[in-house]
Amino acid sequence: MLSPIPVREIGLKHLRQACSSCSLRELCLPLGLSPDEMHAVDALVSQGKPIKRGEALYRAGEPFRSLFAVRLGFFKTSVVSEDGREQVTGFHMTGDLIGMDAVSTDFHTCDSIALEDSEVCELPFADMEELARKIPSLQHHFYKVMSREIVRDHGVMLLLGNMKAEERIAAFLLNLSQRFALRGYSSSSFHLRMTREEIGSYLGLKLETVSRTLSKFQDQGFIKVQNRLIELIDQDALRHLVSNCPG
Amino acid sequence: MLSPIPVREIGLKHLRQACSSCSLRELCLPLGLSPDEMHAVDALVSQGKPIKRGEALYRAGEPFRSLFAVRLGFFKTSVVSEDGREQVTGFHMTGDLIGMDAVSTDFHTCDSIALEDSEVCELPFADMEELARKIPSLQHHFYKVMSREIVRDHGVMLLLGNMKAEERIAAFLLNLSQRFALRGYSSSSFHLRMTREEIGSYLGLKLETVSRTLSKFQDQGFIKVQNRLIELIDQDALRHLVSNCPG
DNA sequence: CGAAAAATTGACAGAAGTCAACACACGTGG
DNA sequence: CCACGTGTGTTGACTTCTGTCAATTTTTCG
Repeated sequence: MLSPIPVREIGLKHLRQACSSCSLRELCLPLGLSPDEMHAVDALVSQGKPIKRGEALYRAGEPFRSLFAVRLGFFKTSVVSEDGREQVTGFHMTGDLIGMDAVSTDFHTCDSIALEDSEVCELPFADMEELARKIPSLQHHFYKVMSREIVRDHGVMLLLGNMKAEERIAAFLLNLSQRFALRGYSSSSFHLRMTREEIGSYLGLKLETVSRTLSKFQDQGFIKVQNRLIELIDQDALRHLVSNCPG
Repeated sequence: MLSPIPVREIGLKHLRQACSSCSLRELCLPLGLSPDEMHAVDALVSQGKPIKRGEALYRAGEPFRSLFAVRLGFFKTSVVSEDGREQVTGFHMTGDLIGMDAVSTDFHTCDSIALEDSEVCELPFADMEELARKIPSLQHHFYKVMSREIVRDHGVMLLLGNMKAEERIAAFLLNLSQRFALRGYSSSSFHLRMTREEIGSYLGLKLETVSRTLSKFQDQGFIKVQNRLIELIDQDALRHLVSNCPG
């Protein structure tokens, strides 16, 4: 089947080994850093900055200084065209690294908004770059993380370019499910942090279509919807939807 | 107006100063490298490998060793889902750097096909990474190039998620025009290297829709179409189309 | 508790996809 | 060099999906 929107997370397989307060620890653990190197990384990283629900972590046009690792919470990132159309480019949860688009111009190119009360670690990029020169695996890791973001975006392009509404929604739910599972949460029952409109913006659909499709899935017995609480009843049915588009 | 699909090119503003045989020169010139550093970079780079029209530079699943700089010609990159749907993720011309998606997994994640007889320079990534550790500006440059790819992809997501057929085609034509102009070619008259189907795949449209829309633009006097030869008659009209979507 | 935001649902309209027929162009080989 | 065949492009008629508009309900939060 079509892998539903590649996962972009950072330490990924290692997230569950989370040991310290900062998600940077997860970022570095799998790198096999020495204690000294770990300290060097830690020293650069702020220890958790709270962002309230609805607040912006950064906005398009602001000067870029740092990447951010989501330590806790949930974010959306979105670009807005000059004529005012918004496109949600991603949803980000614990362990995700965001802001990499800004490296290209030294200005942020999208808005990053907390969808629930959250906490982030700040990674001053210039410092990280310098440190990366001394720690090859760190340098490589950053290349990988950015590359993973590119791969993920290609997955979204595939979704937007080729799938119809039902397939998009199914892929979206499966992707969320998978990402929650990676973090040790239930993969079959979770809370959507975003509105139907934000889902629609991400998937290239109108909010009514999102709502209708969720209702339809519920009628078919694939899922149970209670406002933002989603329960996946028949994941295989969803998977079948995604992989089976009579192209 | 909505910037029509961000440009991803490399040295870009500097392409016209092209001085040597290899597009890597352009890549490095703007970095202010010393002659020694330039030599170090040049030493890593193969001096031009020809790829015939229709041939693959690499294919999804192949192990990753190198990035490629297009020295001459035209490529498309595309991902294919497991159920066989193809999504063209980009068109690449002289000076573009491709293959960055592969860094994430050490395997290529997309196919790269030459749409005309082409020539590429090969950049062994491990070597470049090592050199980047010694030349900070080179390291930073690679981060920038990858970031630019992310920004470009976000632009495509905006296009796929928010625009209708006419807007997509208009944005596409303007983007091509701009990229040809950057390379010193005519911005008002150019040859499409790709089929209607490939354009459609990139823009999330069917080939019939592409064809129809081009015909319509011609009827309206915006462009002149002669098979793959495109002449932009009224760029402002196209720009107006892109920026003016009654959202 | 009440106002504002979010979600659901229905009826209808419009854009793009599908299917099909045909025209054209290119390049391959006679 | 021309002829032919395949791949590419155009156009029309029709269908389908999603968007639009609107009314109503539900939820959230001050």
